[in-house]
Amino acid sequence: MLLYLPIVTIIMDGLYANLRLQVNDSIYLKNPESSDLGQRIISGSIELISEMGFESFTFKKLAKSIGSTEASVYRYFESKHKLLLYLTAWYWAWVQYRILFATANVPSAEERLMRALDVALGVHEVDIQFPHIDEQKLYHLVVAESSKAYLNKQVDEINDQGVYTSYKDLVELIGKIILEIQPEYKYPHMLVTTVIEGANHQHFFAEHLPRLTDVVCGEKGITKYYQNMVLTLIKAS
Amino acid sequence: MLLYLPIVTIIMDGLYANLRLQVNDSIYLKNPESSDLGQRIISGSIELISEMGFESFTFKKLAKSIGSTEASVYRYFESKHKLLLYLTAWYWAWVQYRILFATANVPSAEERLMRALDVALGVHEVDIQFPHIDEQKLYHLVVAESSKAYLNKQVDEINDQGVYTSYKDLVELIGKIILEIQPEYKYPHMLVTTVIEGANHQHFFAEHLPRLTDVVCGEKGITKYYQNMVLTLIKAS
DNA sequence: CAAATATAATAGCATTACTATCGCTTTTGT
DNA sequence: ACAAAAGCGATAGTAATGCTATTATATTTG
Repeated sequence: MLLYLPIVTIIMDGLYANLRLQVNDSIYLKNPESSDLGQRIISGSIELISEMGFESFTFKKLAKSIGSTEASVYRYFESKHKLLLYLTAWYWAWVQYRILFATANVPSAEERLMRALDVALGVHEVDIQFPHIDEQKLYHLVVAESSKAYLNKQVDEINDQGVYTSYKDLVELIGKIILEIQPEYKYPHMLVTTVIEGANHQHFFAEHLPRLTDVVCGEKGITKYYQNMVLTLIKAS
Repeated sequence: MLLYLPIVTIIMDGLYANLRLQVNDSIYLKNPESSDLGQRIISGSIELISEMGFESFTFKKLAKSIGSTEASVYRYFESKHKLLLYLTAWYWAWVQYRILFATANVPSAEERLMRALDVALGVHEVDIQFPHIDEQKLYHLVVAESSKAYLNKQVDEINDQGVYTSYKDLVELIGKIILEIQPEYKYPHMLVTTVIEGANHQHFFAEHLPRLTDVVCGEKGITKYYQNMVLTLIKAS
């Protein structure tokens, strides 16, 4: 962290603090960032869930893999569903932070939109700021499991606690850039969620159900497809 | 059934048989259409899952609600996940059948595309042909639970057994109409899955997470949005 | 250095997701 | 018409899951 130039450090520290706050504290019983065990719970769960899937994942297996006990994990998260909520909320807060950083001081709204989508639509490098988090595996987890964070019967309760705020804020952020380019566009939220969820699905389909997608070139092919989609739609309106 | 004109009856009988065949027989141990208990399993599970969510749903609760036993239900489906696969496969086969019917003898490809999307993007009336199935509740179930049918670690195995064929065929069918209108369009499958999954999500968001969507007018508002999206994109290419 | 806090270790419990067995009834092939 | 087969309900049982409780031992903090 000390290697960065002052201005960068200041911006990053500010956002880093914000990023922590973004992960709503009603998700956890004890903040996993606050201890070594907590950080092992996060890194271990990313590893295990992305490897074996959320259904097969249990706190007992997690505890074993990080050399702790089931009861200790329960002191941080009251259920494995809450832990999934934490991981996805963290991911969207992280994406939002990177978008703010990638679009700062860029005057063209269209350029900012393309950069925001580039970050929001997947395929990430590692972020040295968070050594306990493997961003590649976390993205893989988000693709396969994140919809289970809201596709359940407790969604309204959880929503009332503000747990989905980091995702909503991200959608809002990108939606606002769209409105800068085309203030007449009526459906910015629908468009943003359609392309974010769409990109997730296409990544999954490309790996498992190729007949549901099309061959696109390069690892950013899906991103390019949806960037083009957004531009075409807002300009046609 | 006897009330229909001969030509209609012939077409429907043919498609009805096809529709049964579409639900891949490796999904079930015993065909639920073949007995009264089987049909009660289907109608009871649609009722229960859409009411309490897939996670809370158990074969024990289902058995109780239809006046049977857990062991008897297991004679039809080897797991609750297989039952979910059956319900979603049935749904997509039903959508495909209705698209074939709605687009038959319509010369304009654009008109056929709009009709196909109108059927594929949700909001359905009852279909008197299937008295044991409440199509409204089934659609509600598909919106909230269908992605769990493929978002799991067994997806490749299940896919090898051909279980997702009815969804793939539906995507293929609509994709082909797109190519009739615009043979140059490179990504018909991506576009079709994007709008189908997108419409599902928007229906869910409208009910539970309104900040992730936009106010659209009328019960077909979401459908109209995506119909317009598809037309705009294929014409812009 | 005492008090508070964090963690590990163990036990326990209700529920879930199945499997197995048995006997009664209905269907089916001949 | 009748035996064989299949379908179903009833009951029991099992390993795993999701979670709670208790106690003892470290570790941190005031």
